[in-house]
Amino acid sequence: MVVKRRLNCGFDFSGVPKAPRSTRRKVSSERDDVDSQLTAFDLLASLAGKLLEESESSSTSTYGDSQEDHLVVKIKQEHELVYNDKPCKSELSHQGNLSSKSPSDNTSETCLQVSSVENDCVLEQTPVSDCKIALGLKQPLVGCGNKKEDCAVHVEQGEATNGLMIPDTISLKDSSHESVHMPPGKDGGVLNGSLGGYMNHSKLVCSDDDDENYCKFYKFSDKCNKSYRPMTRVGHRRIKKSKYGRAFPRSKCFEDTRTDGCIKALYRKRKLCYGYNYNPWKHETVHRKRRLSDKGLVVTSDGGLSSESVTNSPQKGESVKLSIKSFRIPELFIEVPETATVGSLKRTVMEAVTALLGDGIRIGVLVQGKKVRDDTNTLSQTGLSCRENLDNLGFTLEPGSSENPVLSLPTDSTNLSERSSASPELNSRIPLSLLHADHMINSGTCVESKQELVPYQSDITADEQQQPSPDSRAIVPVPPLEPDALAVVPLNEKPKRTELSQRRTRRPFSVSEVEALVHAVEELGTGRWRDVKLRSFDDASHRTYVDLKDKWKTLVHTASISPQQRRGQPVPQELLDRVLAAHRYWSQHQVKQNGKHQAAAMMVVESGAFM
DNA sequence: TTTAGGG
DNA sequence: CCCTAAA
Repeated sequence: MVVKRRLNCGFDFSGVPKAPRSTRRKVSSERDDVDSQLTAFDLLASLAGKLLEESESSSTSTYGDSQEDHLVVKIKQEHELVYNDKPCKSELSHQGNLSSKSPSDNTSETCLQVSSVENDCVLEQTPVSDCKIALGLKQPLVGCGNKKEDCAVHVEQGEATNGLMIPDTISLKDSSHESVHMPPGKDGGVLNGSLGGYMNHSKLVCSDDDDENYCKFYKFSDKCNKSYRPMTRVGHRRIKKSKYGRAFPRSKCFEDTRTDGCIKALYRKRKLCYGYNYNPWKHETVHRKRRLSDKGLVVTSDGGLSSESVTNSPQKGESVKLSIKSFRIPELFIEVPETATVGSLKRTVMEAVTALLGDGIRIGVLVQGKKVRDDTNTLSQTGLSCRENLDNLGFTLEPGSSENPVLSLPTDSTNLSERSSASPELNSRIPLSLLHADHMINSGTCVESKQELVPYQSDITADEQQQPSPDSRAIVPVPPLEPDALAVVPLNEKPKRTELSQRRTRRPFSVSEVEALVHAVEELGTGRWRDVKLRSFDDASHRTYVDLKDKWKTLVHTASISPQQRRGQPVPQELLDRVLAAHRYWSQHQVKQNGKHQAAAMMVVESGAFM
């Protein structure tokens, strides 16, 4: 599964003179994200090679254990790609027992079970600008009583809209076997309830007729994919990459994706599928076998697995059959005031999902509930084989960035005024809670009592915190970037998504980020933003080096003005002092750029300002 | 792509 | 944050 890395992302810089980068070293922190992601997807694709009849690794049980102490509304999405001739929505709407079952495996965490059924996709003709990620919430909130455990929400794809829905669940198997994905110990539960009606339907990824395209869907492009945006290459054409480092795939990105067949390969018009493969009467399913390039792996998309498919499996070793019932999205957190309406909650959920998808996603693999980080191991080494119990296998959708999107929902004026006296403008754009993000995070009780908002720390974050930067030479310990509590995706009552070029969501730097930035600049200077990025913000895909540079600029400015003139979340004076000191220092030492760390060290000695 | 600055 | 010239 070696994937070539392409560093220029298709952009030809051959004619562009390279600026001397003598001082730039290949920082070890330039992790193998790319390969990791690639292999992750390759893995996914590979695993999907065949159908597994009993891989009902209940995602809930698989993942629901490690995060019990945490909070909020976790959204678990279970999108099933179903090519069904029945109106999915109506069926879903009859699933009334969601709430009673869903908590079975998540007794200690709030879980919004989100299921969606994709039954139609018309992407090819969708104007880029309208290529929205539309996840329409059609399902009523069920059983959301005092117990948050009883919260269940259904998310379906909006009807025939141009909804570009990235499936967090790619069911590649035929689910004709009822054993599929039932929460353990339950005879139905959410899964049953929400999907049971489809059990007899084949769920598949309707692939493009072109084998190439199909496979490509599973590939991430390389370096330009710091944000883990799934991109593909079609033929020999390379996708034009969006601005490097830009965390948010913008419409542009979708355009790229779309036009290059990435999504298109996955979402086909139902008509097309039906026309050639689907037999509603027999409930037959489309059989699609796809070779994974030269891997020889076969991806079969449904239960109509033919023996042929099996025999086409790789020469050496056994193939692994599995179905991916659902992807778990552990990073979505919803905060809504008690007075929020169900409708607003739905919108919030939609925003959260949209934000996640828009931020680029990557796949996480869980075995035994534990995240598998080593992408180089083979499946068998990881303990996955056709003979092994794949119940332990799970997948997660992770945001491209390391942050945890937190959604707050300003619902009505009453509630707003009750929580803050923020300006109307702010209210209309930025969730109020943003102003109290720190507070809420730190005061679980306060939140807890309110039942909705419970700080959540994903396992991802936990992992990261366990791995402090080894090369950190912080004079002052730099705390690992905490989940950006302030990163809130504004919820607009009327999302203006129609604009071709949407401005990136504003993400105020948290104090910890500022701290990290300051520290990095103290050591690296003000002219090496790329290194700063790599060093301290490599995991924050939404922070580009330009962002860091800009932030530094504003920091310097902020530090230069009187405290009274400052606005926004206050930055500790101590940090501002360091900003000024570092700025002063590096302004004088621009010349000897090569000083690198030496300079930093000297700087401390000379000025004594950075202690 | 990265840096540097203006908008 | 965006946009761009220049490197």
